[in-house]
Amino acid sequence: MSTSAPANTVIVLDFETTGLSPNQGDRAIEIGAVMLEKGQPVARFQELMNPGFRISRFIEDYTGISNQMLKAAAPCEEVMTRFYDFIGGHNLVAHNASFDQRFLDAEFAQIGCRYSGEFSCSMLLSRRLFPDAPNHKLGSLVAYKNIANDGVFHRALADSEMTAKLWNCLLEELQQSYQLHTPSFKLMQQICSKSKAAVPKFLHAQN
DNA sequence: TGCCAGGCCCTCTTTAGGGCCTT
Repeated sequence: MSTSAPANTVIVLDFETTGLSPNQGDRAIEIGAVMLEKGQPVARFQELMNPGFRISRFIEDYTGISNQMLKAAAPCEEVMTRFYDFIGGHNLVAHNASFDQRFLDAEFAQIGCRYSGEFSCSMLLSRRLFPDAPNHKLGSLVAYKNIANDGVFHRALADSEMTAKLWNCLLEELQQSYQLHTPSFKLMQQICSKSKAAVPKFLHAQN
């Protein structure tokens, strides 16, 4: 973990994008994020961004974000500059974080920015801490844990809000099942680095 | 012409293959 990242504060983020791979020319079209301080949302960020080309019909249908909406949006570089200021040096959380990290890295590379926080992944943690869930898609986990939601999916702020609530469920699971009352971000990262079978023994050893 | 991501994780594995998850 970055030594400059304040404890107990994380940025839970989610990108909507033109596709799956920035290496194939895909760009971000929306970023949403919730700043959690000791589990409580204290700030939010949501902006559409214009990637400079038309998005596919599939992405329009999948996200509900239209080419018309993006035509009126600020360019990616402008939005990502504001987002860089928003995240500061905080650590970061996303569902299937490797996906969002790739786009964050690619978009920040476009504007010459480098962030100092580290990532943790709510999907990898859920696989280890909620092994009985039917699957580990964000929407399925929201239903499995009875997480309150407004029925909006595949929009950046809505998904980051649900991921933030899932993150709190994961912390609660560590508190209730393993009596770990103040799980650190570092511990969350360590859980991800363990195999599913090794996690219970590892967590019991933390006490 | 046909294909086109990448990392994690499980297993009928490790000299591999395929499903999951994100848009």
